[in-house]
Amino acid sequence: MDERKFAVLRAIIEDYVATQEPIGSKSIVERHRLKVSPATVRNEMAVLEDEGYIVQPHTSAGRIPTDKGYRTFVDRLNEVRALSTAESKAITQVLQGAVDLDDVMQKTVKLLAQLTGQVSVIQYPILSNSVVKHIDLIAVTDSRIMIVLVANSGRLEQATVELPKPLSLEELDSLRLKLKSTITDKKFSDVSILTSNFSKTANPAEVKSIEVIVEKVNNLAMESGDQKVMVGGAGNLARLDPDFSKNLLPVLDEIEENVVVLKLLGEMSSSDDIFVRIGHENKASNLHSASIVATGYSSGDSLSKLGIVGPTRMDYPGTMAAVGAVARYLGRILGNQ
Amino acid sequence: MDERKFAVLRAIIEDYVATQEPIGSKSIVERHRLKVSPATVRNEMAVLEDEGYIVQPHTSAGRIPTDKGYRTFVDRLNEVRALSTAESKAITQVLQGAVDLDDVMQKTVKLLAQLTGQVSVIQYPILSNSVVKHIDLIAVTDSRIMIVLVANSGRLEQATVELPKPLSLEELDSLRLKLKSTITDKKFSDVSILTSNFSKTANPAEVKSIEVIVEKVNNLAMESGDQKVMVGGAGNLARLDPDFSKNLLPVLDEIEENVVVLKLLGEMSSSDDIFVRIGHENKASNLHSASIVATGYSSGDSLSKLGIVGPTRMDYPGTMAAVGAVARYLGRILGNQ
DNA sequence: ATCTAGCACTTAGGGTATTTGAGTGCTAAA
DNA sequence: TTTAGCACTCAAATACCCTAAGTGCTAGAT
Repeated sequence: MDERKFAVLRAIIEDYVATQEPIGSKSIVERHRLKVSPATVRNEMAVLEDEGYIVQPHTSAGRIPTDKGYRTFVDRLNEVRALSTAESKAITQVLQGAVDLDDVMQKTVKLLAQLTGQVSVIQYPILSNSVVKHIDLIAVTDSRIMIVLVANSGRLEQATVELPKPLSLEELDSLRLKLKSTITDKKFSDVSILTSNFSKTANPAEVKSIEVIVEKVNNLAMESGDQKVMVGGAGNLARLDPDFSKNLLPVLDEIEENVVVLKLLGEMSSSDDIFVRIGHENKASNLHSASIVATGYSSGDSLSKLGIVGPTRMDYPGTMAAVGAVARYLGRILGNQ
Repeated sequence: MDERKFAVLRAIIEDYVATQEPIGSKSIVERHRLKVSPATVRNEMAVLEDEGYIVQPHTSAGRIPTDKGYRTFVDRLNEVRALSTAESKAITQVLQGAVDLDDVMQKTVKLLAQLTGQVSVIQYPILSNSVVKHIDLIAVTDSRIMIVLVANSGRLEQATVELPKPLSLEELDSLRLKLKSTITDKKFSDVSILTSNFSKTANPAEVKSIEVIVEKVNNLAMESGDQKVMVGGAGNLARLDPDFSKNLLPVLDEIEENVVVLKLLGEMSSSDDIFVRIGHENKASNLHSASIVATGYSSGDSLSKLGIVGPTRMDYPGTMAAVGAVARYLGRILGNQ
């Protein structure tokens, strides 16, 4: 695409994002100091429309960008805008004050929502690459055991299991010590292999109960790690769009189905680039009028995702900058812990 | 208020909640089989308006209920409607499948939102009346300690503290054992007294560090217990009201400020009645067009709150029934654990 | 060959006038 | 005390016109 045509496309996108109204040829030359006449711009626009970058809502209206238009615009953004110093200051200040992991997550999700004015989503740090720092088995009743796993990242997982047959406290303690010495300082992803032959050496009467516990520990280590997300700034969605209930309501519904969001974040490639999925590029049809901007963040040695969801008509450069910055700072904070 | 006047008020409320439009005298006699003519109803309505139970949006329109109208209506509901068997079945089935506390909370909040079609809010079980089941101190680094507290209700609290001076592992373990024997099976609310003279008997070089840890344990036991809430069904708010952004957006904002919600739930008296606060009865001005229906639920031996927030125009009998039922079932589930 | 000025054409949205109908309050009779 | 009847009110729907923004195309200018 030639230089001038792209300038026109960019102008349309920028103005449309700002005003939320179709953009005409005249206003473009005025507001962007192009050195050509409206008529010339009109010609360019006709071509851009032919090629599917923009559309007219009706014959006598200006143009608005299509998903394809946004896509090429985003692809041409070679460098991400830097945040203002005020913004970066805000980020560090807010995140600095957090005490535990829940708190960090909550503050981050709120921050991201405020910074971008969109709905923000953050995935809890995944465990599989983390290292087991501590394990505990606590008898709640004599046949009900609570399992606690702590990761080096500070994350904590718990679950309770019902035993088929009660275990004596001694037996439980011996199992705890055995588990502890086996998996402490090992990766979560290796837990399952390390504990595979646990039940063989046990007292036959207690094999069943031990198996139940070990299986649950494995589950905790494998699955539940990346199952948790936090959402913030849902109100923003309504603020963005006057006739919100028609356009963006499905988006909110979709977000409340955490599962879908998780799948979505998971699909985004795992490098630390910033990923943008625009409108119909999303598989879930509820999200056809929404865009997602997400990236990975590292916590110690594991990598998780965070990002925002909003209408396709959004300030991509600004949003991408904010998402990137928050991910970076969050990584720094979590790394320190 | 005489019987027939109340019947008119009820008719107006029921119809208005259903249709969302001002209710006229004619439609009342039609839909509610009153044995009087529209003219008579009109007279009653004039009186009801004089007394502030209903208003006219404009001269030639029907009437809509005021906060006062809803209030007397609710006060006269002597018995709470029972849930359909399908509904109660749904409740048990959903809650049955939950594994840990987070899961229970999440499922409950979602359930309540679906059942009532409103935004639901649930407070985590408060700790102060619970009993300490387990305590652990885990060295993340040599000067960073993670504290884990487990309650008999299955709830788990964590925090990390930075020590002014590293503790040896032996010292840490001795502190752990001492703490454990002191507070296990004691109430959370008593922890602070029980640990008050801990630092006195310690090795002077380590007093500071021990004090830091003990203080944090006290904090965990006292404060953070009732600080956590979960919100669900935010999308419902938008579905309820076509011009949502004007009326209910402040409500969403208010809800995202968890603190406010907590205060609100806290204000509601602590018995297990169902409390209703209508429109201007709420202190927060953002909630002047919203109502809150809440009640307490018991988890083991502690009492917390749950409820919903929605527009004043809501189905109070149905909502109150749902809130009450969910609270009851939730108590049962948590009690079993 | 490309750009631009001019112009006829299209159309959503804003304004105004008119109509409609649901609902009221009042009066007088049952 | 209730009800039927009736004149009155006013929001909302409908119809209509007009404006303004924007377009595409053509013919001339660069």
